[in-house]
Amino acid sequence: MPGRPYTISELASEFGVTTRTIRFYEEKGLISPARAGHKRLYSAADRVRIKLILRGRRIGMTLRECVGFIDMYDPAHDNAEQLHALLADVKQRRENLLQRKRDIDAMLAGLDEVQVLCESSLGGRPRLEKPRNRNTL
Amino acid sequence: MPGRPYTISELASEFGVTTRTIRFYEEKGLISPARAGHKRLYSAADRVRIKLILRGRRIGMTLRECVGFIDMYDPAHDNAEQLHALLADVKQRRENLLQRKRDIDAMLAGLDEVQVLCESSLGGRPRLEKPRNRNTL
DNA sequence: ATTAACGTTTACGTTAACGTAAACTTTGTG
DNA sequence: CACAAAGTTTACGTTAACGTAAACGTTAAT
Repeated sequence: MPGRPYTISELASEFGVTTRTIRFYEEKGLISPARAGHKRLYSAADRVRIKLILRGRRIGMTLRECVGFIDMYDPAHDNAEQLHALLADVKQRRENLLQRKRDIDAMLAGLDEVQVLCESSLGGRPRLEKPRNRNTL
Repeated sequence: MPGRPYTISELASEFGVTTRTIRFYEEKGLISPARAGHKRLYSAADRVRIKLILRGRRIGMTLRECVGFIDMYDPAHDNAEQLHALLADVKQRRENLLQRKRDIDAMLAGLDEVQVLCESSLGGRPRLEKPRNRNTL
Protein backbone atom coordinates (compact mmCIF):
# COMPACT_ATOMS: atom_id res chain seq x y z
CA MET A 1 0.00 0.00 0.00
CA PRO A 2 2.09 2.87 -1.23
CA GLY A 3 1.46 6.37 -0.02
CA ARG A 4 0.21 7.36 -3.39
CA PRO A 5 1.08 6.38 -6.92
CA TYR A 6 2.80 8.82 -9.26
CA THR A 7 1.76 9.62 -12.79
CA ILE A 8 4.28 9.40 -15.53
CA SER A 9 4.40 13.13 -16.09
CA GLU A 10 4.90 13.82 -12.41
CA LEU A 11 7.97 11.67 -12.39
CA ALA A 12 9.12 13.01 -15.73
CA SER A 13 9.03 16.59 -14.55
CA GLU A 14 10.45 15.75 -11.14
CA PHE A 15 13.48 14.13 -12.71
CA GLY A 16 13.74 16.42 -15.67
CA VAL A 17 13.27 13.78 -18.33
CA THR A 18 10.56 13.18 -20.89
CA THR A 19 7.79 10.65 -20.54
CA ARG A 20 9.27 8.93 -23.54
CA THR A 21 12.38 8.26 -21.54
CA ILE A 22 10.44 6.65 -18.73
CA ARG A 23 8.42 4.51 -21.09
CA PHE A 24 11.64 3.55 -22.79
CA TYR A 25 13.04 2.29 -19.52
CA GLU A 26 9.97 0.17 -19.10
CA GLU A 27 10.29 -1.08 -22.65
CA LYS A 28 13.75 -2.25 -21.71
CA GLY A 29 12.47 -3.99 -18.64
CA LEU A 30 14.04 -1.65 -16.09
CA ILE A 31 10.74 -0.82 -14.45
CA SER A 32 7.29 -2.39 -14.39
CA PRO A 33 4.74 0.07 -13.11
CA ALA A 34 1.23 -1.02 -12.23
CA ARG A 35 -1.69 -0.11 -14.41
CA ALA A 36 -5.06 1.45 -13.88
CA GLY A 37 -6.63 0.27 -17.05
CA HIS A 38 -4.20 1.63 -19.55
CA LYS A 39 -2.60 4.33 -17.45
CA ARG A 40 0.65 3.64 -15.70
CA LEU A 41 0.87 4.00 -11.94
CA TYR A 42 4.30 4.37 -10.43
CA SER A 43 4.97 3.23 -6.88
CA ALA A 44 7.59 4.69 -4.56
CA ALA A 45 9.76 1.71 -5.45
CA ASP A 46 9.40 2.49 -9.14
CA ARG A 47 10.43 6.02 -8.40
CA VAL A 48 13.53 4.85 -6.60
CA ARG A 49 14.48 2.65 -9.49
CA ILE A 50 14.19 5.56 -11.88
CA LYS A 51 16.27 7.65 -9.54
CA LEU A 52 18.96 4.99 -9.47
CA ILE A 53 18.89 4.67 -13.24
CA LEU A 54 19.33 8.38 -13.76
CA ARG A 55 22.04 8.52 -11.16
CA GLY A 56 23.90 5.86 -13.06
CA ARG A 57 23.38 7.58 -16.36
CA ARG A 58 24.79 10.84 -15.04
CA ILE A 59 28.11 9.21 -14.38
CA GLY A 60 28.15 7.49 -17.73
CA MET A 61 26.80 4.05 -16.97
CA THR A 62 24.85 2.30 -19.69
CA LEU A 63 21.32 1.18 -18.96
CA ARG A 64 22.57 -2.38 -18.81
CA GLU A 65 25.08 -1.41 -16.15
CA CYS A 66 22.37 0.39 -14.25
CA VAL A 67 20.28 -2.75 -14.22
CA GLY A 68 23.18 -4.74 -12.89
CA PHE A 69 23.65 -2.20 -10.17
CA ILE A 70 20.04 -2.15 -9.14
CA ASP A 71 19.69 -5.91 -9.19
CA MET A 72 22.37 -6.20 -6.56
CA TYR A 73 19.98 -4.84 -4.01
CA ASP A 74 17.58 -7.69 -4.57
CA PRO A 75 19.79 -10.72 -5.07
CA ALA A 76 19.03 -14.40 -4.91
CA HIS A 77 21.36 -14.93 -1.98
CA ASP A 78 20.71 -18.61 -1.67
CA ASN A 79 24.08 -20.15 -1.15
CA ALA A 80 27.48 -18.97 -0.09
CA GLU A 81 28.76 -19.31 -3.62
CA GLN A 82 26.35 -16.70 -4.85
CA LEU A 83 27.20 -14.44 -1.98
CA HIS A 84 30.88 -14.65 -2.77
CA ALA A 85 30.18 -13.89 -6.40
CA LEU A 86 28.15 -10.91 -5.31
CA LEU A 87 30.96 -9.72 -3.09
CA ALA A 88 33.38 -9.97 -5.99
CA ASP A 89 30.95 -8.01 -8.07
CA VAL A 90 30.74 -5.37 -5.39
CA LYS A 91 34.49 -5.12 -5.31
CA GLN A 92 34.69 -4.64 -9.05
CA ARG A 93 32.08 -1.96 -9.00
CA ARG A 94 33.76 -0.19 -6.16
CA GLU A 95 37.05 -0.10 -8.04
CA ASN A 96 35.24 1.25 -11.03
CA LEU A 97 33.53 3.98 -9.09
CA LEU A 98 36.71 4.96 -7.33
CA GLN A 99 38.46 5.32 -10.67
CA ARG A 100 35.73 7.64 -11.80
CA LYS A 101 36.12 9.65 -8.66
CA ARG A 102 39.80 10.00 -9.33
CA ASP A 103 38.98 11.15 -12.83
CA ILE A 104 36.65 13.75 -11.47
CA ASP A 105 39.13 14.93 -8.88
CA ALA A 106 41.76 15.33 -11.54
CA MET A 107 39.38 17.44 -13.56
CA LEU A 108 38.42 19.51 -10.57
CA ALA A 109 42.07 20.19 -9.97
CA GLY A 110 42.32 21.37 -13.55
CA LEU A 111 39.41 23.70 -12.99
CA ASP A 112 41.12 25.11 -9.92
CA GLU A 113 44.13 26.00 -11.96
CA VAL A 114 42.14 27.68 -14.66
CA GLN A 115 40.22 29.63 -12.09
CA VAL A 116 43.32 30.82 -10.31
CA LEU A 117 44.88 31.89 -13.56
CA CYS A 118 41.76 33.79 -14.54
CA GLU A 119 41.43 35.54 -11.25
CA SER A 120 45.03 36.57 -10.96
CA SER A 121 44.85 37.71 -14.54
CA LEU A 122 41.85 39.81 -13.62
CA GLY A 123 43.62 41.77 -10.96
CA GLY A 124 43.41 39.63 -7.94
CA ARG A 125 46.32 40.83 -5.83
CA PRO A 126 49.31 39.93 -7.97
CA ARG A 127 51.26 36.94 -6.80
CA LEU A 128 54.81 37.38 -5.67
CA GLU A 129 55.80 34.29 -7.54
CA LYS A 130 54.09 34.62 -10.84
CA PRO A 131 51.65 31.77 -11.15
CA ARG A 132 53.51 29.19 -13.12
CA ASN A 133 51.85 26.14 -14.44
CA ARG A 134 51.59 23.61 -11.71
CA ASN A 135 52.36 20.08 -12.53
CA THR A 136 48.95 18.50 -12.23
CA LEU A 137 48.19 18.62 -15.90
CA MET B 1 61.24 19.34 -29.43
CA PRO B 2 59.35 16.53 -27.84
CA GLY B 3 61.25 13.81 -26.07
CA ARG B 4 60.08 11.33 -28.62
CA PRO B 5 56.97 10.92 -30.68
CA TYR B 6 54.58 8.07 -30.05
CA THR B 7 53.12 5.76 -32.63
CA ILE B 8 49.43 5.23 -32.79
CA SER B 9 49.58 1.66 -31.58
CA GLU B 10 51.78 2.61 -28.64
CA LEU B 11 49.18 5.05 -27.45
CA ALA B 12 46.36 2.68 -28.25
CA SER B 13 47.79 -0.07 -26.13
CA GLU B 14 48.88 2.30 -23.37
CA PHE B 15 45.35 3.61 -23.02
CA GLY B 16 43.58 0.40 -23.79
CA VAL B 17 41.72 1.62 -26.85
CA THR B 18 41.90 0.70 -30.51
CA THR B 19 43.75 2.66 -33.14
CA ARG B 20 40.40 3.24 -34.75
CA THR B 21 39.32 5.15 -31.69
CA ILE B 22 42.35 7.43 -31.88
CA ARG B 23 41.91 8.07 -35.57
CA PHE B 24 38.29 8.75 -34.91
CA TYR B 25 39.20 11.45 -32.41
CA GLU B 26 41.38 13.01 -35.03
CA GLU B 27 38.59 12.77 -37.57
CA LYS B 28 36.48 14.75 -35.15
CA GLY B 29 39.18 17.35 -34.75
CA LEU B 30 40.10 16.53 -31.16
CA ILE B 31 43.73 15.91 -31.98
CA SER B 32 46.04 16.79 -34.84
CA PRO B 33 49.14 14.69 -34.73
CA ALA B 34 52.13 15.48 -36.92
CA ARG B 35 52.97 13.30 -39.88
CA ALA B 36 56.04 11.58 -41.15
CA GLY B 37 54.86 11.12 -44.69
CA HIS B 38 51.65 9.29 -44.09
CA LYS B 39 52.32 7.95 -40.63
CA ARG B 40 51.01 9.78 -37.63
CA LEU B 41 53.41 11.01 -34.97
CA TYR B 42 51.96 11.84 -31.58
CA SER B 43 53.63 14.39 -29.35
CA ALA B 44 53.49 14.44 -25.57
CA ALA B 45 50.82 17.12 -25.89
CA ASP B 46 48.78 14.88 -28.15
CA ARG B 47 49.12 12.15 -25.58
CA VAL B 48 47.83 14.43 -22.85
CA ARG B 49 44.87 15.41 -24.94
CA ILE B 50 43.97 11.79 -25.48
CA LYS B 51 44.34 11.18 -21.80
CA LEU B 52 41.98 14.04 -21.04
CA ILE B 53 39.50 12.80 -23.59
CA LEU B 54 39.43 9.32 -22.14
CA ARG B 55 39.19 10.69 -18.65
CA GLY B 56 36.13 12.62 -19.71
CA ARG B 57 34.63 9.65 -21.45
CA ARG B 58 35.00 7.47 -18.37
CA ILE B 59 32.72 9.75 -16.42
CA GLY B 60 30.21 9.94 -19.21
CA MET B 61 31.13 13.14 -21.00
CA THR B 62 30.46 13.32 -24.71
CA LEU B 63 33.35 14.03 -27.04
CA ARG B 64 31.95 17.50 -27.53
CA GLU B 65 32.04 18.12 -23.80
CA CYS B 66 35.58 16.81 -23.65
CA VAL B 67 36.61 19.32 -26.28
CA GLY B 68 35.05 22.11 -24.31
CA PHE B 69 36.90 20.99 -21.26
CA ILE B 70 40.25 20.77 -22.98
CA ASP B 71 39.86 24.08 -24.73
CA MET B 72 39.60 25.82 -21.41
CA TYR B 73 43.27 25.23 -20.85
CA ASP B 74 44.18 27.16 -23.93
CA PRO B 75 41.77 30.06 -23.97
CA ALA B 76 41.81 33.31 -25.83
CA HIS B 77 41.97 35.33 -22.63
CA ASP B 78 42.13 38.68 -24.32
CA ASN B 79 39.79 40.88 -22.39
CA ALA B 80 38.19 40.81 -19.00
CA GLU B 81 34.87 39.92 -20.52
CA GLN B 82 36.19 36.68 -21.87
CA LEU B 83 37.84 35.91 -18.59
CA HIS B 84 34.60 36.41 -16.72
CA ALA B 85 32.81 34.18 -19.17
CA LEU B 86 35.48 31.58 -18.64
CA LEU B 87 35.10 31.84 -14.91
CA ALA B 88 31.37 31.33 -15.24
CA ASP B 89 32.07 28.32 -17.38
CA VAL B 90 34.43 26.96 -14.78
CA LYS B 91 31.78 27.39 -12.15
CA GLN B 92 29.23 25.48 -14.21
CA ARG B 93 31.61 22.66 -14.84
CA ARG B 94 32.55 22.47 -11.21
CA GLU B 95 28.90 22.14 -10.19
CA ASN B 96 28.47 19.46 -12.76
CA LEU B 97 31.45 17.47 -11.57
CA LEU B 98 30.44 17.81 -7.95
CA GLN B 99 27.01 16.44 -8.77
CA ARG B 100 28.63 13.44 -10.37
CA LYS B 101 30.76 12.95 -7.31
CA ARG B 102 27.68 12.98 -5.15
CA ASP B 103 26.14 10.40 -7.44
CA ILE B 104 29.17 8.21 -7.09
CA ASP B 105 29.28 8.59 -3.33
CA ALA B 106 25.66 7.59 -3.11
CA MET B 107 26.40 4.50 -5.11
CA LEU B 108 29.43 3.66 -3.02
CA ALA B 109 27.26 3.89 0.04
CA GLY B 110 24.90 1.43 -1.58
CA LEU B 111 27.77 -0.92 -2.23
CA ASP B 112 28.81 -0.70 1.39
CA GLU B 113 25.41 -1.84 2.48
CA VAL B 114 25.32 -4.75 0.12
CA GLN B 115 28.75 -5.81 1.23
CA VAL B 116 27.87 -5.68 4.90
CA LEU B 117 24.74 -7.70 4.28
CA CYS B 118 26.67 -10.28 2.35
CA GLU B 119 29.40 -10.62 4.90
CA SER B 120 27.14 -10.87 7.88
CA SER B 121 25.06 -13.36 5.97
CA LEU B 122 28.21 -15.37 5.36
CA GLY B 123 29.00 -15.82 9.02
CA GLY B 124 30.69 -12.67 10.05
CA ARG B 125 29.92 -12.62 13.76
CA PRO B 126 26.14 -12.41 13.82
CA ARG B 127 24.70 -9.03 14.70
CA LEU B 128 22.68 -8.62 17.83
CA GLU B 129 20.15 -6.59 16.00
CA LYS B 130 19.42 -8.51 12.88
CA PRO B 131 20.60 -6.44 9.94
CA ARG B 132 17.50 -4.64 8.84
CA ASN B 133 17.35 -2.56 5.72
CA ARG B 134 18.79 0.81 6.41
CA ASN B 135 17.08 3.80 5.02
CA THR B 136 19.59 5.02 2.50
CA LEU B 137 18.02 3.27 -0.42
C1' DA C 1 -20.98 18.03 -26.23
C1' DT C 2 -16.79 19.79 -27.41
C1' DT C 3 -12.44 21.04 -26.51
C1' DA C 4 -8.00 20.64 -23.80
C1' DA C 5 -4.93 18.12 -21.22
C1' DC C 6 -2.98 13.93 -20.42
C1' DG C 7 -2.43 9.29 -21.48
C1' DT C 8 -1.60 5.14 -24.73
C1' DT C 9 0.68 2.14 -28.64
C1' DT C 10 3.33 1.64 -32.82
C1' DA C 11 6.84 2.80 -35.64
C1' DC C 12 10.32 5.14 -37.99
C1' DG C 13 14.30 8.70 -37.38
C1' DT C 14 18.59 10.33 -35.27
C1' DT C 15 23.04 10.96 -33.06
C1' DA C 16 27.27 9.53 -30.93
C1' DA C 17 31.02 6.63 -30.82
C1' DC C 18 33.05 3.59 -32.45
C1' DG C 19 33.55 -1.61 -35.16
C1' DT C 20 34.61 -3.96 -39.26
C1' DA C 21 36.18 -4.76 -43.72
C1' DA C 22 38.56 -3.93 -48.09
C1' DA C 23 42.28 -2.42 -50.63
C1' DC C 24 46.63 -0.36 -50.53
C1' DT C 25 51.49 1.48 -48.95
C1' DT C 26 55.61 1.48 -46.10
C1' DT C 27 59.13 -0.58 -43.31
C1' DG C 28 61.94 -3.73 -41.12
C1' DT C 29 63.90 -8.66 -41.29
C1' DG C 30 65.53 -13.28 -42.61
C1' DC D 1 63.82 -10.29 -52.60
C1' DA D 2 59.97 -11.78 -50.19
C1' DC D 3 56.93 -11.29 -46.88
C1' DA D 4 55.05 -10.13 -42.42
C1' DA D 5 53.91 -6.29 -39.35
C1' DA D 6 52.14 -1.92 -38.89
C1' DG D 7 50.30 1.92 -41.04
C1' DT D 8 46.91 4.39 -44.27
C1' DT D 9 42.21 5.84 -46.49
C1' DT D 10 37.44 5.01 -47.57
C1' DA D 11 33.20 3.43 -46.54
C1' DC D 12 29.53 0.93 -44.74
C1' DG D 13 27.60 -1.36 -40.31
C1' DT D 14 26.15 -1.28 -35.45
C1' DT D 15 24.42 -0.23 -30.81
C1' DA D 16 22.48 2.62 -27.29
C1' DA D 17 19.32 5.91 -25.91
C1' DC D 18 16.27 8.34 -26.80
C1' DG D 19 13.28 11.98 -30.27
C1' DT D 20 9.41 12.62 -33.14
C1' DA D 21 5.18 11.78 -35.22
C1' DA D 22 0.75 9.61 -36.14
C1' DA D 23 -3.50 7.93 -34.57
C1' DC D 24 -6.14 7.03 -30.94
C1' DG D 25 -8.56 6.70 -25.96
C1' DT D 26 -10.05 9.04 -21.31
C1' DT D 27 -11.31 12.42 -18.22
C1' DA D 28 -12.36 17.28 -16.61
C1' DA D 29 -14.04 21.47 -17.32
C1' DT D 30 -16.29 25.11 -19.96
